[in-house]
Amino acid sequence: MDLKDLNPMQRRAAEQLEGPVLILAGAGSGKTRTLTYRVANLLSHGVPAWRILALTFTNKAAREMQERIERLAGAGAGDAWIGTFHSICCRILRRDIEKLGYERNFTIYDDDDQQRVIKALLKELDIDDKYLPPKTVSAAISDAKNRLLSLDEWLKEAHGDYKSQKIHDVMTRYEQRLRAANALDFDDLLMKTIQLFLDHPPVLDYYQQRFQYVHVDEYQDTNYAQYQLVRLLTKESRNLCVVGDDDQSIYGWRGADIRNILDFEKDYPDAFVIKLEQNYRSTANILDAANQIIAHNEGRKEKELWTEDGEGEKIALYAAADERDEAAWIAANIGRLHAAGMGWGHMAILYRMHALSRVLEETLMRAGIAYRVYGGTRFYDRKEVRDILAYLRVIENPADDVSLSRIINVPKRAIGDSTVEQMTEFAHRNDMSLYATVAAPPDTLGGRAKKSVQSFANMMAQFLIAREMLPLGELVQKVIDEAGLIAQYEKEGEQDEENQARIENIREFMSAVTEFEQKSEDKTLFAFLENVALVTELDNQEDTPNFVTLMTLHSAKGLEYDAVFLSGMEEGIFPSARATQEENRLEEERRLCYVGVTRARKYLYLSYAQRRMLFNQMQFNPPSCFIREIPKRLLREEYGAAQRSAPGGGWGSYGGSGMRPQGGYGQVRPNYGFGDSVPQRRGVGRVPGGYGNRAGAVGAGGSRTAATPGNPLGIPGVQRGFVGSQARGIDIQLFKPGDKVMHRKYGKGTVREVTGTGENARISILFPVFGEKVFALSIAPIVKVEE
DNA sequence: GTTTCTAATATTTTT
DNA sequence: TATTAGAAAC
Repeated sequence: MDLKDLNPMQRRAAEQLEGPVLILAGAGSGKTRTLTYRVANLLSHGVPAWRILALTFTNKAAREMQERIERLAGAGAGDAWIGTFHSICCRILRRDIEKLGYERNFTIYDDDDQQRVIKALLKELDIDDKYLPPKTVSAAISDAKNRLLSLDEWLKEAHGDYKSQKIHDVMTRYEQRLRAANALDFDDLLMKTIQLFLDHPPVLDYYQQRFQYVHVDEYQDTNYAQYQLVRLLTKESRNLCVVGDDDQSIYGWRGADIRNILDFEKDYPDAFVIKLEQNYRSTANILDAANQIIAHNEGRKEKELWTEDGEGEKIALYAAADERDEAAWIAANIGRLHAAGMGWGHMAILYRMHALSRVLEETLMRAGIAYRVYGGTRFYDRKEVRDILAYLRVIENPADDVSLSRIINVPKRAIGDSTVEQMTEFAHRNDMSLYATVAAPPDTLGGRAKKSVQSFANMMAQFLIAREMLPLGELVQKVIDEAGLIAQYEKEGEQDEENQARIENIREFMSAVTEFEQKSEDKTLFAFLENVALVTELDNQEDTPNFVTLMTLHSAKGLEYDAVFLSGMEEGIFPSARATQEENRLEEERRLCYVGVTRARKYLYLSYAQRRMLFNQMQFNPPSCFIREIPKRLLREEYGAAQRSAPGGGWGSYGGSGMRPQGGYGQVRPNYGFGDSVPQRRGVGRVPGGYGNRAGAVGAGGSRTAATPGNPLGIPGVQRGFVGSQARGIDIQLFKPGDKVMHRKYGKGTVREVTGTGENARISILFPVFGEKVFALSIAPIVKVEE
């Protein structure tokens, strides 16, 4: 194996094939590269690919590793098991889960399903969900499973007070329900695998023998269960190579235990430890800042990133008057970078929480900047998509009560809540599944209800038969047609934008099925459902999209951009209000900041708002403590027009007609050259129906065809794209005569003139076909388009 | 049984 | 601000 492309440290790590190895890989130090070469090196030393296991946290990381290994070592590497903890466990369980008393076609319950079960149980047990929120229960369930505690052990640890006792009651029933439904939650995938190993030594023995070389990526994020799983697998071979960075441990609140990586050398005294500190991503200034910030944490493995590259630009810092000013500053800089030749796809805006994205979106949209928001509601989380999925899950596993009760009256077929409740109760009393009850409804049901239930049961029975006969795609099509999943939305109204979007989403789902059928080796319904459960949108993110990316700091881990904007750098937001209480939490926030800073290759922009409207409350937060932790010499402070003596040239032209910050006291904000400005107004002219996901992944009507930013084609993964914002009739739009715009109904047109201010602002637009039309600027469904 | 309205409530979320 | 769950009205 030729390792000359690696630096000395990387090479050393890739050469150490035997025994426990800890690679402490700082951000941007070529971690994946090193791991990839190591695996390729194993292969070149004659280790068969099927003896190699690599565990990651994201599908993206897994796929990337797989591809890179195959590129280095050829297609033979395909026999290695490279996947997420969850998917590998799923694979192991699918083979042997019958030994634990489950059937092989088990269903995977996601967080939403889990919540549903818990809510139902709280109701049954007559527990007030204000006294005991479902989230508390699911957190407890997760906690117990992550720590491999039995429910009784968990209760003991929780001091056994009254509330814990109640939680314990719910947990116990929850476990019974899932078992009866032949379902596993995410944490079960890990826990049951370990249980399988412990209860059935021959199974463990098989995998121990098989996987002679085990790798774990992002080791700092492992929880106790994952730690044990790895320990069990490598007990005999002791060939365990873990890669991670304690400074990037940001999932402690989810059970990740940073001690796993900190104590690796205690667990394996003979471990070979190597640090990768040379950074290939960022400029020296950015690294300097990152190093200084993270140095404030205690109890970490000393590391200092360095680079051979130059200092680069200073880090820009902007004290915005409010969140709109902040967004405008960001948009202006994005515009300037783009004008200087940087592609949209090389820039990202990061924030601590999704709630901060709204203002950014509005501003970007008005500025004509193509953007995309990652995270939040995913494609497969949309109601209409989940409905189809629920059908499919019942077809695969009729014992799945949660899914069945979801669809029993979707589309509406006159099986009301009381009927469902009656049958559910009957099912529980007789220890049978809801499906069985539906198939043979009890006589206590009224005649009308019974009839509806029977015809539903007949339809489902048909589907179960079809499952055996039809290929996946045809089966799904049959379900959509015969259950009337599209028809229900067509009936409700053709021109209703929301219904249109839902229909489009269902079609989109169909094409996802088709794509799966074409690409996947295993074309079974089970495999498809597993894929849906374990693969997220973030995994499908394009490498170089033509959009500015907006996402939370958490989702940014592992990614890099030429220019990164860290917004909302305020105490109480970042670090979050809760984190400032405890020192431990603050350290994790600091690591999150470190992660954010080290995403940037060339340019880093920090901003905070002195006044911020959040959750309908005005906040006045001091700048984030993390800003103070960056040496002044690395910063270049920028000021808004109000603070500035002379306007800067170039991209921004200042003045305008005086946009006023919200709340409207005297300060004049710069108009960053998005055309003529109009006094700002809020909360007026909203298109009924709300905002955001309602528009779904796909824009409706004319906006779809517009060559506009956002998500015109409805690609999954876009939570709140362009269309949603547009449909809302935003507060203020900046247009000037000559601008090309797109109207939702009339299509493309040219702005004639803009008159009036505030609510009276009118815009006159000339349309090629419809002629000149005048709209109230505040509510007109128009957006600016580029020629 | 279904639709519509009101009121509470809101970190982060690899699977 | 916007969503969403649950109650009240249809």
